[in-house]
Amino acid sequence: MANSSSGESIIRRVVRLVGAFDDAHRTMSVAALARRSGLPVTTTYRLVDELLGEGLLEREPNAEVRVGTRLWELVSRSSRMVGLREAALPFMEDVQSVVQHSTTLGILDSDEVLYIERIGSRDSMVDITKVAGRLPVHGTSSGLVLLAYSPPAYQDLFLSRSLEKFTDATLTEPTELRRHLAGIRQRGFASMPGIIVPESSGIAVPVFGRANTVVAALSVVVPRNEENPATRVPVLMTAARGISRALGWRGELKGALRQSNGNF
Amino acid sequence: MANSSSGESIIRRVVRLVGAFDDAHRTMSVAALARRSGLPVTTTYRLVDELLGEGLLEREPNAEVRVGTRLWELVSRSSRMVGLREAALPFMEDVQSVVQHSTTLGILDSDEVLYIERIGSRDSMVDITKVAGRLPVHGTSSGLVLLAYSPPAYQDLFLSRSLEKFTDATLTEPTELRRHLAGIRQRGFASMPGIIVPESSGIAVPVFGRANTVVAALSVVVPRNEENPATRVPVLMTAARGISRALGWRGELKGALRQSNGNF
DNA sequence: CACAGCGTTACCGATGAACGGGAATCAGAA
DNA sequence: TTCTGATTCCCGTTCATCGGTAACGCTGTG
Repeated sequence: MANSSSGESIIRRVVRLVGAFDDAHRTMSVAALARRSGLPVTTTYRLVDELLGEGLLEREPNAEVRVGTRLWELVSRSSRMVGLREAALPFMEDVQSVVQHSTTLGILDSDEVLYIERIGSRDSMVDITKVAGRLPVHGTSSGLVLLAYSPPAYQDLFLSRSLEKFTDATLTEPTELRRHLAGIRQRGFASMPGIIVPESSGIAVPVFGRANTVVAALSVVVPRNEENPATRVPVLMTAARGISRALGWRGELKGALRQSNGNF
Repeated sequence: MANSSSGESIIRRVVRLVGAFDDAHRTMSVAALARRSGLPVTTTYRLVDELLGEGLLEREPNAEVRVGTRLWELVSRSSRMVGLREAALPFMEDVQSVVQHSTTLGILDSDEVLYIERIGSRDSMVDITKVAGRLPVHGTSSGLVLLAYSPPAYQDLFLSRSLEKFTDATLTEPTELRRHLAGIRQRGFASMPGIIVPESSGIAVPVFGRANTVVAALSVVVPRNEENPATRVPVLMTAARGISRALGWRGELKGALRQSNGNF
């Protein structure tokens, strides 16, 4: 693909370029961009020029570049995330005003939990989630909820892999995990203390979409030493039902509702 | 640019493709995408394949395509918008809980107001703004606030163009507009009834960034027949100050603070 | 002042990926 | 079955892409 000696298509290179920006590197010089993306300098300049022309990148007053407004606009006009975010936000604010720690909304994407919204104290010590950040499925209560309501075939596939043990409390044994997943489906929530960092504890519940499938997980993170985490569950449950209804959910038609990843 | 007979670069074509999606067309068949984007069918299939490979587009169960998760993720990790949005949201919720109609946050982008956040009733009759939607500067109170605090050179340039008259109340005369802009700077807010649609009235105040420049406008839209719109101003003002402070604003150092579009 | 280091712009020849028309295949509707 | 539309496959042409090299401009330093 493409005339490149490295054999990469333009599109992949553009992804490399945009991907070189992150929270800690929101702007940089073109040369720095070339280094971070690993592309030849000349090539980087040529591509950046084009991207600037389209507004996908923008030039700062100090000549550095950053991700452009137009790119944000393109995505925000059509992405699947947007509807979910908009439906969820008011309810998340409600939860946040009661729980006070940190409230997140996550979906399942390529075997990880992708957090699409988070509110709470900016640098909460007990919460390592970020918007657009990813965490492993078996290391988060959100992930376990999403997994619990996934199609059995997907669960089998996932559990067949070897899983990293983050803390003493992390579950990695397939059979043990299966038992937990069953428990989550039965109770309707997951409460997992210290499975990724010892100090924090997550409680998560499922959010349903139009097709009665699970499309996201709503979760709060609290310090592990909190008296009784389960007292948080009712708040989360009602909020999750509110979000589900805003997404077009018609109430549980009874019966186990599996699979996620569908439309909503 | 690219081997195309139409003489367009790949990047531009990708923008055309992604831009073909909007709120009303979140998914479509590849052939439909080719029609909407105006690209040759074969070319569209080839590009879509590549984009699918990168995760920038995704395939629906019914074989249609939509904007992909990965694209959202790339943008949300680095865009300038994100910080602004996160800082503003809590305060916007506060305003919304009091004013009840519809609260928006807009920035100035290529001679238009780009709304980067909006909360309120989903299909409010009196408000035509959408997230990632655009409206003309002189047709919105947000736009006039942003213009009022822009560098004089930019104001001159803007006012030298001929402006569309949307309603009887729309201001299009340069001198008249200048007088209004001065009034906005003096009072610290804009209240413009029916300048884009007759039924609604907007009230907007500036949001300041770290460099003491105006980076956004916070606004509420209310029905025009409301008794006294100016009673909304204090609520907006305090919220805007809160947002500004969250952005690193250090309080007004006195004196007129002009120009926007800087970092924040 | 000369020098070094870095970011940026300009030039250019070879090459092979991109291009897109056309035809075949497939799926669903009439 | 036939028709309509979406999708995939094929293939020869061609020109945009690629990236090395070199020059330019700026800043700080010995």
